[in-house]
Amino acid sequence: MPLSSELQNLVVHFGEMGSRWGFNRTVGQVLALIVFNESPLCADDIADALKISRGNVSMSIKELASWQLIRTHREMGDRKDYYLANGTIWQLGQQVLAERKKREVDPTMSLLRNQMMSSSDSNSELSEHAQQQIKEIHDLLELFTHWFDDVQSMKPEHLQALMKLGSGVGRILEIAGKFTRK
Amino acid sequence: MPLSSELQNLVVHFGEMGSRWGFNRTVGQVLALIVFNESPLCADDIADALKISRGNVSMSIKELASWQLIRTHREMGDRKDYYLANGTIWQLGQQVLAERKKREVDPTMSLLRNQMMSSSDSNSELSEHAQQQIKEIHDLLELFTHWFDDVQSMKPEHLQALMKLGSGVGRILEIAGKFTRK
DNA sequence: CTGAAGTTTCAGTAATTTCTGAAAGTTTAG
DNA sequence: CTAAACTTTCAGAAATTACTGAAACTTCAG
Repeated sequence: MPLSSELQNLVVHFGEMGSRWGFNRTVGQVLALIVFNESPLCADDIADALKISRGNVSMSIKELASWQLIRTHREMGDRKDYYLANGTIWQLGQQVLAERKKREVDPTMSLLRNQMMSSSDSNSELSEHAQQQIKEIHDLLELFTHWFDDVQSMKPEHLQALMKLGSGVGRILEIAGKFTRK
Repeated sequence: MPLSSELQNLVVHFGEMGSRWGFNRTVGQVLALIVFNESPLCADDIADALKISRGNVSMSIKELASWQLIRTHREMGDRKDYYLANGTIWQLGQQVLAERKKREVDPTMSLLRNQMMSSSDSNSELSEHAQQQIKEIHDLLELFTHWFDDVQSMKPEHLQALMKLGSGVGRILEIAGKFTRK
């Protein structure tokens, strides 16, 4: 059966955004389909609903699994794999951020660290300015990384509460200063 | 003159990462070149250093300008445009995040809000579960958006201090609870 | 106004990414 | 072990994205 037009809208949108979120159109569409369907879908359901080839479904599923966004469910007495969102929306969001950090931040951190190593003891081909910029990018990414790891380890409800503090966060900081200084 | 091999490395890396950061290879390379050069570069310098066409430089510059990552400097008695990083590394980072939020989050927020509107008064084609998921994605993005706006408005040194609190952020939250509750 | 020095645009081409579908692989009931 | 039911792989085709370079455009000195 074809998708309802409202669901169709969502699926198309997730497809368009897919590439901006780090995967491709089809992967985005498959994700939408799985997230908005309460009951698990099998590969043929997906190929059917999105009018794409069976092979493409397999690739997309593999990609979503590598992001840990879906998990497999098996019915007894049925050989098919059925796919399902791997957790709550909050958990899926966390997962996407974690994966993107791994792909977008970590490689650069590692390159910059190496660069700083190799040009510290001896003299570098790079200008003072370039070395300074490298250090600043590195420090920024390192700060971000530590903060991110902390935040990932917080209980969702605490994190949520913290974010809701909103602009109050500035005031809190002042108070916090009294506890952490010296 | 050709790039030093150390600078070459950085430029190539920024090129590779470019597409993950929301632009393309060449734009990433041009950005690296500009960020690591203290003195402003003209379009020909860039075409020359990266061995790309003049037209491509023009496109890439335009893209970087649209992200507000570079600015133009004009020498007197010289018709050329010279390009320069538009601020500190910290500011460039903020700028990239702001622009990405605009491209990656805002369109979805807006779609989901509309969807929730149109299916609230009358009955929707969507399942209860789908409607619930939509609400949860919407609320998550809204929370993120408010938090992001707050954080963007903080002075860099305050934000930096806050991030440095690191795992202490959990403890701070407990304390904060006493001030904001009721 | 003219033309030299520069920038931008864009049609066509090149490079890259994604998709298909048939073949190969895997699993399991009998 | 066999074959049916299903999944995965991957070479080539299709679609998309990026790049070139020549022509059009802009600016400004004289």
